[in-house]
Amino acid sequence: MTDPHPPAPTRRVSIEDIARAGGVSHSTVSRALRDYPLISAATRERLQALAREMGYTPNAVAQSLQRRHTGTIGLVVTSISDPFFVDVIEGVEEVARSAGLSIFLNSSHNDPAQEIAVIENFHRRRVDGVVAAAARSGDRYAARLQRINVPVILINDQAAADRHLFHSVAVDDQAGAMLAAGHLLELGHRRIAYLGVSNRPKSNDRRLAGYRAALASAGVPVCDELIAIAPEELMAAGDVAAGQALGPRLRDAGATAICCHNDMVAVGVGLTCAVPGDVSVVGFDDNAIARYVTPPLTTIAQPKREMGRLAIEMLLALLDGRAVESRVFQPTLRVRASTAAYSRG
Amino acid sequence: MTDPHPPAPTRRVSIEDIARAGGVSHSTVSRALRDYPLISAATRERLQALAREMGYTPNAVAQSLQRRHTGTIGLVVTSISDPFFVDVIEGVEEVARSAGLSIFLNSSHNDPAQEIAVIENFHRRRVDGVVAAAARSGDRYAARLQRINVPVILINDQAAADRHLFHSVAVDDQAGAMLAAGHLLELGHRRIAYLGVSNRPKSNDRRLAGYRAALASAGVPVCDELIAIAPEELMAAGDVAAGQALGPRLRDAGATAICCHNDMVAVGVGLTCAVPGDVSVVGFDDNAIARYVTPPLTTIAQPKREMGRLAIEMLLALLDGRAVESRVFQPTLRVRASTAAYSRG
DNA sequence: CGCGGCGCGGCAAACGTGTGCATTTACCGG
DNA sequence: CCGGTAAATGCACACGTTTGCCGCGCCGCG
Repeated sequence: MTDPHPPAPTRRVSIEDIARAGGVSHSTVSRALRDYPLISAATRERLQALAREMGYTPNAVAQSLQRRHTGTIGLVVTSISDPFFVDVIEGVEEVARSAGLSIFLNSSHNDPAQEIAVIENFHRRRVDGVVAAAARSGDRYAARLQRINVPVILINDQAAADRHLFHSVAVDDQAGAMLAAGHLLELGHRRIAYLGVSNRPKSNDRRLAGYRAALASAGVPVCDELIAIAPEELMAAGDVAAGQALGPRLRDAGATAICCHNDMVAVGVGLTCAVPGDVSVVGFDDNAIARYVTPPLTTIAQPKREMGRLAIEMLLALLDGRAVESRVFQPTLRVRASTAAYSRG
Repeated sequence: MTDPHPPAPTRRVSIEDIARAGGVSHSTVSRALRDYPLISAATRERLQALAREMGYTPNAVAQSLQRRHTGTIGLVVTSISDPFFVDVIEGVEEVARSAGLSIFLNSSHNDPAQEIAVIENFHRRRVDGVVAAAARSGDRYAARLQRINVPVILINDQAAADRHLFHSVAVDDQAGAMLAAGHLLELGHRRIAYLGVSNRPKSNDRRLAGYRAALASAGVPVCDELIAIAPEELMAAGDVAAGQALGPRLRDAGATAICCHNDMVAVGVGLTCAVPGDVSVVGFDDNAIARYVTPPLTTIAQPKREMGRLAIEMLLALLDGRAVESRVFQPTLRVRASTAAYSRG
């Protein structure tokens, strides 16, 4: 692998240059710029002024080499265009910047090869920590993450098994699904369907479990024909397509309401079914789009931005040597217009 | 500014360690790992194997210090949650990764202070180049960007004046607006309004100009009461709110169709007006949401992802010493269901 | 047998910064 | 005037790589 990029043309000004111009050693300049207490106020002022007028900008890579950390963190998501992640990213970016951390952003597209490439890259770059909102379950993945030997925060990880291995912030999927199903039960629905996805198996399982629990505790039997999980080949076309394809099928099977794994599949069923006329629909996530579709989507809201913020705050704590505890957020029901009371007929 | 992070606990394995274990000098290891031709095949194999089993991962920050570049680029957008940018970011990320570049992502929120902080940060980190999808017009901003002395690519820059100063990829705003207005004229509309924004003044001006040109060339007079630009204080609530507030006003002023500055304001008017019953609406950008609202939005599509890709490709060319030319893309009309033929009454 | 050349690998400097320790300077009290 | 101490600064090494240059063997050829 030869190197395609020639060195930058002009040399930039270093503390060495300032030292020469100021008639001192570079150590003195370093200390003066960092407000080291033992430097006399006079020379400190003088050197800082000199640095300013010479247009000095510290070289973060040299600093990173000497201090043994970089002030960077790696952020990996499955897809940047997934509306769930953009809010998370915003939260992360917000507190990262205010803490002086820079973030390397990468997406993995649920592709194992890319996932390990990303981790490898973070390792090479010597990030101080990583937050992963794309955690595949698994042995090899977890092992890689371990090897780089920095704090890791998982967001809504798909691997329950890793929960005790890494720190995490997550939403309570099961409680969320219970909220959704409970809302529909309260509206008088009895034939309530679940429409899930196959490419986020863990969250899907947990939400399905919540759905089952809600029905059970209301004494409503769950029928297998009212549970549809979009298979991999359908998922390839996207969440919306999955909803479009499977929504009508559930309706025809007699469902009067559908709990969807997320907002995008809910939008999909809205595209092919009369909502809430034929079926009531509740989504999950409360993405921006939920407010703007017609009818506005009843959904389960996760505090996405807050979760991003907390992830970084936990990372900061860990870097500071403080202990942290994983946290699971309680989602909330957001009632809009895609659900209506059951009326027979 | 004292340093909050203690050094990482365990020292990682360096080429020095491998050298010791292999009984050679660290230079030999370095050359062996980089497939330097003058190293004998035997020792090269041996050392590479050794490195592998010792779990060696090259330290990119040390490499960056020595080679005079970092293999990183800075990407700055106004807001990560703006759907326009997420596609751009995806395009950028896609080719950056395949070229082995890592990206620092930052958002500026249209805040001058944050903008310069971001540029400053890129400078400190010694990025090899920056792509800015948040270019404020302006003297001071351009100057800062110049000072860091690396290639800069602007995406849809808001500062026409900078076009010759930096390289850029942009969409032809005026042509896009002409497409939009032309489409409405063809549908028989005559009282066509323009609904713009004040916080992206340049693109707004260019789109407004396109709108005017289309009407003029069709011999339709433009009425001032059919041109509304959402003021700053309204913009603070977001594009959708601006559309919600101003859409009804334009309708009441007699507009039968509205050219919107972008999709989100179009969505806003859809929320408060009967579309396309009372007014036909065309958006701009073709964000994902345009396909899912009711009715699906007729809009002007920009090749966002492609623009992101091209920006990085131009950067790569520049870093390679090749010359590049700025490029302006032609947008295309995407007809969906928010526009209908004019019918009197 | 000697010498030149070549293949292989080591030495050392460099990238820019931080920092422990030694050294200088200044000051002060006796 | 001298010794001592504290304040201010310089020296030198370290962080982990890359790379120009040199040296050492070995081999072949005259």
